[in-house]
Amino acid sequence: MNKRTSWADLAANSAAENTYAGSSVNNGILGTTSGGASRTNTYVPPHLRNRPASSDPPAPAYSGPASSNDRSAYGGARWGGARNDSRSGYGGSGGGGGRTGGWGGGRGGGWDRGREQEVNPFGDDDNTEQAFSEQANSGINFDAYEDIPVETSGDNIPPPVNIFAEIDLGEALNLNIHRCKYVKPTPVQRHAIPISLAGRDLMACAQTGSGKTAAFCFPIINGIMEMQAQGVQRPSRGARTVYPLALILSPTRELSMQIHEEAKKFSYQTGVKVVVAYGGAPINQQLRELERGVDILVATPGRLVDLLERARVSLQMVKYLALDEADRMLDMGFEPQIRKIVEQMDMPLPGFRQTMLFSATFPKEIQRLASDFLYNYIFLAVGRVGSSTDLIVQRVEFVYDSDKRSHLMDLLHAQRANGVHGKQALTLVFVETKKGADSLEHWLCVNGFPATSIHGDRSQQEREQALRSFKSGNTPILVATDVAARGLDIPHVAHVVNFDLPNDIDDYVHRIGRTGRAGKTGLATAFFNESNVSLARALADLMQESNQEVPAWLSRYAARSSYGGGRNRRPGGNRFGGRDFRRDSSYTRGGMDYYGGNSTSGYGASGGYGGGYGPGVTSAWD
DNA sequence: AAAAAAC
Repeated sequence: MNKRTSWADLAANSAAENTYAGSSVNNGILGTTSGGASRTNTYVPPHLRNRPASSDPPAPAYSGPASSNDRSAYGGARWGGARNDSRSGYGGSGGGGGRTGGWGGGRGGGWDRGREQEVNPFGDDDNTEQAFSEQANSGINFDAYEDIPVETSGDNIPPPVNIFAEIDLGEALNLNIHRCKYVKPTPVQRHAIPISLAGRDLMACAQTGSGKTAAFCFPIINGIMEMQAQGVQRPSRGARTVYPLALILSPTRELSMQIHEEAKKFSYQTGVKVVVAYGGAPINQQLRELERGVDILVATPGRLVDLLERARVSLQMVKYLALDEADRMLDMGFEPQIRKIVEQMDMPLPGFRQTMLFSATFPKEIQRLASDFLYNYIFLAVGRVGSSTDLIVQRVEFVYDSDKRSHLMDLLHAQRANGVHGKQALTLVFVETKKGADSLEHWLCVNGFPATSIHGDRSQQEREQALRSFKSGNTPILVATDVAARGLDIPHVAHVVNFDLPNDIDDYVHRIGRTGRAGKTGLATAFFNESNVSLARALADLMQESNQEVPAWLSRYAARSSYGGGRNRRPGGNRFGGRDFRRDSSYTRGGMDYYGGNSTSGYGASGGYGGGYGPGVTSAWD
């Protein structure tokens, strides 16, 4: 099938789909002004939908850092001093001077030379049609994503698109999208990409496995291509310092590697250079890669701080900042490092860069912290509570600690009997501690189960080897700590076992999200005992909302447990993956009204469960 | 209390 045909088909499909788009985004439930003037009740033919309301020319090209980059009527104030915001501290810094300094003519440094050597990340030089046919990227079950609720809030929200062709991402990027077999944007992509292209900051809450990486990569790559077409030039002082235009941070090394791999595919032959930097690996090779030129830097925080302190990287030219798993990046362990990178180095201030935060979960107190990094942002929540849980069958079994191993063995035996394609289905087993991971792995191997493990005490080489071996099916059982809980896209994980349950329901959501990816189904089994009572209620609520069978004994634990102080709460009634904390009645923002003043049906401050909870409610699921 | 993240 050639591109023309498939896009034509998509256009036809999307016309039908538009009913859904209109109702979910624009109905009164949300109580938000979405979509601006074009979102009215009047019928608009499909080919005219989602256009800027005015008669402005469509999607002007990048016009330089000192001028407006608005793709439509929906952009806010942009980089380079266009903002008319009155907060202090924004005097002339961060590009307010416009076309002075480093923004002359000429090309970005160094990459043209290396460009000829660019490795084809599709692993198939001549036949792009066949590339990826066996990969997880193909065959996304989009039907599973239909009818997903979407909540947007914020000021002047760009309308979603229905097909990639509706957005001008450029020929090279479109070709890569085609090569990746992405035929139709996922819900988060439909909404997030127009928001990003309009230059807006974004806080996005979307299901695990729903295509978040592409959602922030496409606009970044597109934006950098336009900057390069305009002849962006980086400072030349400090010969060994490099100046990335985009920074993507993630909480684990393997996730950074994965994002790097994805971003390389998306940016193939676009002239946009992606480099990854993370700890546990020799820094010299990473330094050499950086010296060959970098537009998008993907990194874990520790290694990046190291590079910044060595002055090998400067963030002065960063125009795009993306935090993947943003709630994790801002939790207690990470927040100081992230603040240092974002606020205490030479990164442009909010409003002078574009900031995008993505996660499947977004507790409210984390949203509050995150808002420091954002300028007049749009909040986007896509999908049901509990991520892709309609696609994941969740089971909870009462298992004493002393019985866990034999119980796991029973599960694995049963699965082996069901083995598909002669190979054992991939099973990911989460445990609480690194020692626990080692000993369970050893025990499984001794008992004839091909297992490996991944956790923070293993060398980076061992970690990467373990992941490869698991993915390939060589060792179809992977025992893991929470290092593997978030973001990792491992195709064909049929079963996630919570051998030890986490203490936080959000961690549970991320863990089970390792299966049921890309619209496929999956199974998640949890071993529950007295040491997990604090999770009982949140777990029961989550399961109930995702139409799972809740064992009566679990409901009894749930009824008994009180919600005093923990953050494991998440009342029912909210079909969305999260809520904008700015809509809380407790949160007042000094007179700014982001929401058009109307908040309706079911999303009022009192909520369905309002009375049942004490002060200090913290989860975005509220 | 544990996990992750630099050397």
